Order: sequence, then structure tokens, then C-alpha cells
Amino acid sequence: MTLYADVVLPLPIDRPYTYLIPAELEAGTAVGSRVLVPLGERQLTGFVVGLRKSKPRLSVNLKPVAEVLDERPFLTPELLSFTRKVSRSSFTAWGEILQAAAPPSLLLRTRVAVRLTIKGEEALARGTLSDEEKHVAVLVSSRPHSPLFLEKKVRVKNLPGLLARMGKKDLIKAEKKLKRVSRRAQAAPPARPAQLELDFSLDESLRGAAGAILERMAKGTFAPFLLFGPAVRREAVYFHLIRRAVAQSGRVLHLVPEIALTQALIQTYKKRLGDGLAILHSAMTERQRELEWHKIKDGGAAVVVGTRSALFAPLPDVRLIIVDEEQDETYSQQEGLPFDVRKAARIRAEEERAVLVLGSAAPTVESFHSARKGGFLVDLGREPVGKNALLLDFQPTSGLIDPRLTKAIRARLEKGERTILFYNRRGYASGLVCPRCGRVPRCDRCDLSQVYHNKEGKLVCPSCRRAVPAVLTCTGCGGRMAVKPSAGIEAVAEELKRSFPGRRVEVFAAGEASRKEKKEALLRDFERNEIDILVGTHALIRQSGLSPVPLVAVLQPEMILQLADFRSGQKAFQAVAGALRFLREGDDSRLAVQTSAPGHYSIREAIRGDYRAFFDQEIKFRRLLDYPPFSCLAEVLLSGGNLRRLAAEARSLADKIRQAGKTIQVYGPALAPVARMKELRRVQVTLRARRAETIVKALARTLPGIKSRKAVFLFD
DNA sequence: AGCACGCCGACT
DNA sequence: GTCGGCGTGCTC
Repeated sequence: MTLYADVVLPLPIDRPYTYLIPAELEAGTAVGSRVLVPLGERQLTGFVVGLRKSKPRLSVNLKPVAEVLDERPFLTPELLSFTRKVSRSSFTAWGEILQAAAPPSLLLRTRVAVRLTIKGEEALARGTLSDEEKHVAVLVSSRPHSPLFLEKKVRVKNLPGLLARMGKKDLIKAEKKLKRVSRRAQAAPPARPAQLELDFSLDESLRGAAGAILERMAKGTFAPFLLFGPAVRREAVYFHLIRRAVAQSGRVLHLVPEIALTQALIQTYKKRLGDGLAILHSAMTERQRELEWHKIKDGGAAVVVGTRSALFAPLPDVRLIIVDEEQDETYSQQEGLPFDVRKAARIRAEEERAVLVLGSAAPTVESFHSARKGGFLVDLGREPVGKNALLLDFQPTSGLIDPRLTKAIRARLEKGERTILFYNRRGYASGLVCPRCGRVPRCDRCDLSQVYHNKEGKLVCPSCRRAVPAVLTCTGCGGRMAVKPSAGIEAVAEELKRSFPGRRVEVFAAGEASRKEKKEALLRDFERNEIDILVGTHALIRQSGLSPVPLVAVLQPEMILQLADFRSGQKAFQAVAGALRFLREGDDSRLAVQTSAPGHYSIREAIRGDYRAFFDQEIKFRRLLDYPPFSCLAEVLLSGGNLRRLAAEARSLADKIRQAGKTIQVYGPALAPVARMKELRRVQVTLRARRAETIVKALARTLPGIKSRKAVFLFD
């Protein structure tokens, strides 16, 4: 009897395709295996999600599986079920989620290489080709190239069309080659995590906090926790929990927002766990990722530390999942796959019957609320910080820096001490403006007003970060462009240089000019005491490895409150609270906050270091305006090249949901806050309902009809 | 996602 | 008339 396999492919097609399994492959095919299958003209790697004995009712002829790539299933039933649920909840095709779960080198697919034919060579020599054809012919004359490579080199509107035409004329030939990866080494010695004698001591109060979590871990059922407290205490608890988990030969998944911020923790883990530690993050090479992946799958890792995608690590016997710094934005949104790591981690923990621990000193309002309500908040207490704060009520008019702050910096400099300042606006000024016609230069790809960088004479797009030379003559009326008075970080730095001549002031900002080496040089110089004052944007907050200084200043954090985002209060709080990490311990240390909104609770409580007080205010505001966690908000983001089509689709989506009834409020469609990103137009529809489930159901019904790229961000 | 097909305006 | 742009639909 013939056997059939339901195969999910790593494409935005959210249903399995059925292939017949040749008799000789039958024994080796299992649910969870990778298979090489034909799809149209190409071959690619899919995942077997089901086996069946009967043919599905289909008019098409089924194609056979070309090859089974695994001897034992690549994905466990738990991982299959987990990824399917993540796919459902994030409205992303299952295959795309599965793709994220596998090292790229283990997903084979045919690659096309374009080669010049004899006829093409002759035509090139005779010069009978059109300019475009010639360009392609020249490029592939030395050796074959992929269409992707040609796309970058040849500036034609429709390259695939051009290639097809050239193919028809026999000028070029497209060859398909299967990119092979060396077959995996046979039966690696069943690695065992070393018998670990972890010695993590814990003081009495933390022991109590850890006790509740340990109790649930012992039960072997799912339980969530929110570990609320400073990083040092959280880590002490993590170590303690890990020791227990490992002692019971369980394994631990520890997610962090960014691997660079975690070096100290990784070193500690390495010391204690040695080979039993595996690391996964996107900056690793394919080969490194593959090696770590195999080690994890073979049971050689007791603990996996990694970023977002590490959540899909094929770790067996997961007993504990930690999501540290749970408030971090990299968890909720990202260019790649739009899924919420906290929610996905919960799903995996449920699936594996593991304990989930979210950790933060300043959690999201939603997490704190639900933890308190659900009785799974574990409070580790807080470090007293407020007493050393300096609040400067300041309106930037002529200058950008309050004289009192200048004085404080001077006092430190005289003692040979350094200062770190945060100011979250890049560039020299917010931009250029023509005083005559009011024209503001905009990025021609993203349509956002560009930030002016005085030093380099460049205009930079705040979204795509593309820099173009600044034209100081108005393109509209020919008038002379003026610098808009509202200032960016470069202006702050210049004012500091004027105030402290002879001192070294440096700017640390993300993007354009600051390449990796430059950043590292900057941080190194700072460590060597060669920089007196370091001014950074939000990008610096995410940087690690700076030794704390006695004076840290945050300038105008209230700018964040202007954001059209219901979380702006929380973001402002985090901007101030995050700066504390750079403050040296000690009585003479100061956190200075210069703000024109000193009375706003986000800023006031952040200065006092009182998250609970902030939360009490913020939750009132959320309740009053019916924002999450009191309602569920969803942002549906559609993107594509054609704004008209996008708008039409967004409108039809909005209409369909409106028609479904009044339980969901529909706002929009409207242009997304970043309306253009790298040639992609972005339109969004915002939904609000009492319960998340209502929105999820409505979207599950309506979203499959939308052809554009879509991403859903759910807040509840 | 790729890729083929089929429809329209505009140039050899 | 063909070329070349673009929207539509399909892939087991």
C-alpha cells in the first residue's frame, strides 16, 4: 500500500502539501523528518507533519518525495506542536516558523546559476545584444551567477523577465544545482552533560523566593512566574533554579535580548557548566549554529543561552524556560518573524510541561498586572537608588544643557571622573527646513523627514538609515535651507565641547557612520579613561562592557512621551531606569535627569527607582483609556510595494471586521508610523476588543484573504 | 517565496 | 505588429 506524507514547506503557504512516499523510502520516513521534495521547477526541504495511507482528494498528480534527509526525526512531537501553535497565534505560516527553528545550513534547496551559452558568447562577441542583455552576458561570461547576484548588479526593472527572454533566445542557460551540506557525522558519541556540581549560594530572602518556583518545577507541570527585581538578584535565583533542574537531569532554556549584554552571565555559566552550555544567536556563522544545534539535539547541553530564535532549540527534557529582561522590545517586534517571544515561550513551556520564568526589574505593565492578578509575581525587592538622583527642571531654549548639570560635570572632570549622558535623538538637529517655502528634505525611499548630521554634511533617514549628502539649496524654491532649531545628539556634544574646551567628548549613536570597529574603539577609549564625556542615544543603553561612572545624565526623556504609542509612559520609565545600569555604586554617585516634564509620573518614579509607584499610576491611565491590559489591542501591519493595492486590501480587511459585529472596534486603515521601509510601503489597521480571543478569531477568518505581507502585534 | 502566464501600452 | 511592464494565480 502506498504511503503519503503531508509536508510543510518553508514558504508563506499555510497548509501542508502531500507527496507520495516511494516504497524504498517508506521505512525511513517519520513525522518530524526533513524531506527533499519537488515544488514546481525547484526542490526544497520540507518537514513531514503527518503520514497518511489514503490519497487526499486532489485533482493534481502527487509527486514523490525525492529524499529523506534524517535517520531519526528532526523535530520532536513537542516541537511540532509548539511551532504550529506559534504559527497560529502569530498568523505566520507554519513553514516559516519551522524554518526559523532549523539552522539554515540544514535546509537544502535548489539554487539557480545563470550561465552563458555558446550562442550567447557569439552574440556578445558580435555585439548584437541590447545594453541590458550585454550587461547580464558580461557578468555571467566568466562564471555562472545566481539571479540574486545579478539583481544587485543589473539595474533593470524586471530581471526575471529579462532572464527568461534571454533564456528563450538561447543566450543564457539557468542551471539548477542542489546545494549540498556534508552529511552529518554518524552517531556522534552520545554527549552527556558533565555531572555538574554547581555551587551557587543564595541568601535567605532569595532562597524563599526561589522556593516557590522550585516547588512547581518539582511537580513537572507548567507554571508561569514573573521574577521582579534587580539583575544581580535575578541571576542568583536563575543559578539556583538551574542547579536544581540539572540535578534532576532536566534542561534549561535561557533567553536574553541580546547576547552582547550577556557576556558576564555566559562566562559564569561556562565556568560552572563547561561543555554543558550551548549558545545560539543570529550573529553566529551557519557552521557554528549547526554545531551548537547538533550538540543540543544530542543532549550534550544542559543549558542553552540565546536570543529570540533560541526558543526553538531542539533541547530535550526542558524543565525551565527563562526569559530575562522580559520588557525588552526585541522580544515583541522584529523585522524577521513577527511573533511575541514571551507568548511563544509560554506555549513551549506548556507543551514541555516546564516552568516559565519571566524576569525584569521594570517589567511590561501587562506582565506585571497579570502576574499580580494571577498570584505568580515573585518580588526580589529593590536596590535603593532614588536618594542620589538629581532632578533638573529645564526647558531647552538657547542651550541644551542645564547650567547645573554643566557644573556637576565640571566638578567630576576636576576629580578626573567621567560622565555618561543619554539623549535620544540622533543627528545634529532634527533637520533642515527652507524658511521661504517650508520644505523639509525627506528620504525618497521612506518619506520620513531626514535628520541632519552637521559633522558629515549628510541627511540621514531615521528609518532606513540611508545617508545622502545634504543639499543646502531648497529643491522646491531655490532658497537657502536653514537648520531647524530643535537639536540632536551632535548639538549636545558640541555644546559640551564649548563648555569644556580641551576635553574629549564623543558621541555614540546607532547606524550610519558608526561601524562596528568604530564603536568598539570608542568603548575601548572610554574604558582607558581617554574620553571624558560620552554622549549616547538609546543604542548606548543596549551596549555592554562599560564600567560604571559616578555621574550619569539623562536629557529630556519626556521626548519619548510624545510618541503615538500607548506604551510611551513605560518606555520613558525604562529610558531613565535603564541609565541606572551605568551608575557606579557609592554615595557620591549621581543620576541627573534633565527634563521639562519633571512632574510626569513616568519620569518622577523612574528617578526614584520605584517601579511599583510608576505601575500604580500607569495602570490607572490604562484603565481610564481602556488600553491593555484592560482591553486587547492588535496592530495589523500590511506591507508591499504598491500603496494603492495595499490600501485597498487594508480597507477590505477593516470592512470585513467591521461587518462582523460591534465586539471589535476598528481604527484605520492608516499609514504605519514608519510608512515606508526599504521600498516597502506600510499600512496598518488597529483593532480593539475586550478579549484577545475575539480578535484572534476574527483575524483567523479574515487574514488568509489578504495577500500582502502581514504582521500582527497583539497587546493584552 | 519563486515562477509562469496573460493582459495592456509604446517602441523597433 | 513585438517588447516589456505589471497583476494574477499556482505550486502537492
